[in-house]
Amino acid sequence: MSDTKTKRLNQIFDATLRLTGEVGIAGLKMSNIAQEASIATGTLYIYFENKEELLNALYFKLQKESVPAIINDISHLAINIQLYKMWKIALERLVDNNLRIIFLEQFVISPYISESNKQIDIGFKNYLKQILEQGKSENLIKDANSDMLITLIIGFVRSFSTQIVNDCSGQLTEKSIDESFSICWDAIKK
Amino acid sequence: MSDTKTKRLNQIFDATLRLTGEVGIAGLKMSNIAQEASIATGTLYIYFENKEELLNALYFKLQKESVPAIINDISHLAINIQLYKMWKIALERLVDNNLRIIFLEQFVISPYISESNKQIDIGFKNYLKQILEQGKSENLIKDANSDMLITLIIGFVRSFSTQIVNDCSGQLTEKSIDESFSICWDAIKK
DNA sequence: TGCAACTATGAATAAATATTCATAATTTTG
DNA sequence: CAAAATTATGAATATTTATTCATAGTTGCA
Repeated sequence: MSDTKTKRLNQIFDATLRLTGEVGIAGLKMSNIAQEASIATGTLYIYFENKEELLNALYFKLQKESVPAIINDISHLAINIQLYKMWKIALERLVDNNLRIIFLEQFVISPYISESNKQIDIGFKNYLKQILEQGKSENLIKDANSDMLITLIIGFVRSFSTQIVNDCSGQLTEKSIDESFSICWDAIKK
Repeated sequence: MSDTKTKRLNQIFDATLRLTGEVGIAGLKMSNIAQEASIATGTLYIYFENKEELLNALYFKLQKESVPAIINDISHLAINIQLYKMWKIALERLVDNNLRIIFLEQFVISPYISESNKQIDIGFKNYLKQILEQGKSENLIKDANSDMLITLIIGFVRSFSTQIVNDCSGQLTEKSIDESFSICWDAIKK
């Protein structure tokens, strides 16, 4: 893919994410996306067949970039270190661009999502589950239902990042990463 | 308000919530809402000026029914009991109708929300904050940032209820309420 | 029962929004 | 540099969806 094309696509994707944060997927109009991306409406149709395809392409891209997809192998590390690393990366990425979550959560139950995109959900969950199961077998993690623990972790990381983003003075510092992880760890440790 | 009218309104609101769960606020069409509620499209306009008003009325109703609005005074109880009671009620209501959350979360950033409805957010947060601050002063709660703790609690209760609902075999039992609360309590207790 | 007031219907119309396309600008190629 | 190829434009058109309204059914009341 040519450099210009990649750049243009990102311009469109960024605009779409920003707008989703303002008006939700319900409020997305092709004309607004174009305006936000500083291009003409017609230009959108050079890059995408239609609105549905644009949104599905963005969804696919965000899934491809999800944390498990990009993290290096950490399976040799201690469980709590593995979790800490994931925690940190997830927080950093979400705070860097919290709009991802808004888009992803809304898109999966929107009328736009394609059948093939319904299938892919790389996400945290499977990856986390493995780690937690291992942790349980090593007697480091509470013997509670894994799905419940995963739920706790994901719920917390999402709402914590949202809070950081919404709080004007909010900054993600080493301290707040550590403090939040420590709370999370207290919740799940044996 | 006459009995018939109340019934009809609930019929419309229920249909809207169900549809929101399927297609999000982005996919809501007046014709579909009518169909889902088993009435004619035109009938919707007897009860509501337009789509925007319908959605805002639903939002207002859900806010009015939020946990802090309905819970009896529990301020005389011990902190962990207060929290447990709120936890239980919140879970029960969300599991009973998890669609509330989907609707509320999407609606607040939709193009439909009115200025006056932007103001009301009875929600958990203020109520929880009071309780937590008291708990800190009594040395029962971690001395972490209150907003962070609130975020943890809300994030967990939301995603836990979503999980219960999505898991076909999922049932909210006394055991799972207690188990989930205990995890949460471990996270925030001193 | 018959009349008035209220409620419901859904096809017709209006409004909003997606998409196209003739034209123009820009970039690439020889 | 000129021609060809590519990319961009935004007003015009097509499509979707909200809203209206003439008509019909229902309910309550004398």
